[in-house]
Amino acid sequence: MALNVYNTRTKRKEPFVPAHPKVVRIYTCGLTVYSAMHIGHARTYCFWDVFRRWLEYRGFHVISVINYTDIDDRIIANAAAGGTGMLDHAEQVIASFRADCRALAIKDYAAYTRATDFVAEQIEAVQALIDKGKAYVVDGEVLYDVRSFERYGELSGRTIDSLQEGASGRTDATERQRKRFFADFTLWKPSKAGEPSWDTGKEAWPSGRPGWHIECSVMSTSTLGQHFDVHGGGIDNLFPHHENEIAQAEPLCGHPWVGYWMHPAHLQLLDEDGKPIKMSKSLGNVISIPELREHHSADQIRWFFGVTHYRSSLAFNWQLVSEASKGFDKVKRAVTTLEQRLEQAPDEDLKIPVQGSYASLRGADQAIPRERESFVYGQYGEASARFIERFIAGMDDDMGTPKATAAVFDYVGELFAGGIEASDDVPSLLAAYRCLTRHLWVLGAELPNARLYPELAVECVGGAERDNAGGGREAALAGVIDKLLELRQEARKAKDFAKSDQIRDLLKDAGVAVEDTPKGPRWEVS
RNA sequence: GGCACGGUGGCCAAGUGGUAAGGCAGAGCUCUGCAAAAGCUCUAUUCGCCGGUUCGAUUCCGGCCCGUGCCUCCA
Repeated sequence: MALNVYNTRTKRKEPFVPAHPKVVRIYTCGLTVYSAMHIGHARTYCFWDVFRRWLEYRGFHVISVINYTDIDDRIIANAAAGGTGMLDHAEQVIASFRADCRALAIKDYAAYTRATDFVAEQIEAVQALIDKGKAYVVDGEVLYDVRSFERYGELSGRTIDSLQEGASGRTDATERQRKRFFADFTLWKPSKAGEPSWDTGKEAWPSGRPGWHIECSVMSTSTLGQHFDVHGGGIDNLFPHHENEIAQAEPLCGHPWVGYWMHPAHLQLLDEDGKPIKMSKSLGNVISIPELREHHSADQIRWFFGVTHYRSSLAFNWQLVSEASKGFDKVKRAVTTLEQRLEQAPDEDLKIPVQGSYASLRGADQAIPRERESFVYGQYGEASARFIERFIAGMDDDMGTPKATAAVFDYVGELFAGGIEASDDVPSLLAAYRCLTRHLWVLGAELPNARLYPELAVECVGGAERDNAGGGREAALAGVIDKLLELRQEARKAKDFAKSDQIRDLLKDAGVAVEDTPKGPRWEVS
């Protein structure tokens, strides 16, 4: 078994073989920065993050690039409405995008390219397309001659003849008059008065701004090279954006330009009756990332996304996220339980003896992840081995996160049934803890404790903050809670249940949930 | 009109040519001073409808019905 992914270009699942055996280069179409990202974008970007994490788990080094489209009519319009310039407006949206990504535990990309930083390269590419007879100039505007590209439509599975003019209801009559063919698209166009404009030094098209499609083709090849492994974007980008990108890039870079095209499906907002509704500003139903985070942790949100396969459209309403969150909470309780069982263990016991049992289950070329020997150990070793097998098989099958989450549930059930709540077997507990958190990390749920799993904790987006969070004030509060629980234990011992329940209620009112376990009380902030 | 993708238990959601993962919700039991948590057991003779291929189809093929997306700048 090896990783297989669904390639939109071939409409098949294919073995994933990057151009370089150890390095994967990914370009993702990012945000047009006219307004902040919303849950729909979140679904897409979280998928890319899981994909990247899975590749890293698999031992690849990933170079991922995402772009900001910061030249766009809507940016200009929104900037004007807000009384700022286009670039200032873009700057603000980019800042909120980065904050939102952190809030969702999306790992940093190697590069975030901005269209305005690549204008010179775009001008060069446009000229090259003109020179190759792929583009023509009309009144200072450069248009791509779609009919000159024989493979046009191949990616999205259509033919030029099957396109219906105006079917999207968004065509512009005056633009149509300039085009030789209705599907021709803009590579470069003159700016209107007051809009940002760049000089090209070309006689026929002396100034203006680039079209949308050329931005991505140029940014991707400028950063990742003439050929790279994965090009992705939301399914809405499939046509015309990615089709046009291929039409631009292949005459310049060669065919095939990109190894794998991947397109996550959309998130679909549902109303109270369960009917799909359009998320739009005018309806006032756009859900932002801060709003989402008010109700759910990043881990819960990531889990919710993972339960549905990335190529299926995902229904969203608060009810559905809450149900998924409840499922995740059970998983988290297993992590918390293991953590608490290990809390008292001295540092010298937190080293896992290595044993090669798992390696023997697979061929040497499948020796993944690198830490596997430390996971398959002790009392829960067999359950862990089964879990890892299922998890890998699920993920390898075109990023089957639903299968991976199901494997996690079964594993967690086995750990509880195996008595983790009452166990003092530190090496076994630690191995299970690391096994579980390592795989949850792949799905974007970042739970490792820095003391118990330092190598993984540093991989986490919120790692540094999490480590510091334990100090100072919170530690003091924890001390108070522990003190109250001591009093409660004394009361329980004396069978003064009125008093013990009173303390529990008191803590509950303060947002601290108390549970009694065979090994004493356990609390968590709810 | 064209192209694409879907229709699986109350809800969400995997899946395979050989007899339906997992989660949520629900019921019972165990444990517990109680609660919570956890565990165990139960909950689709059935996978939109109709044909066909097959020893056998939810899974392959054909038709139909329903839904969604796209067909020039929405992740």
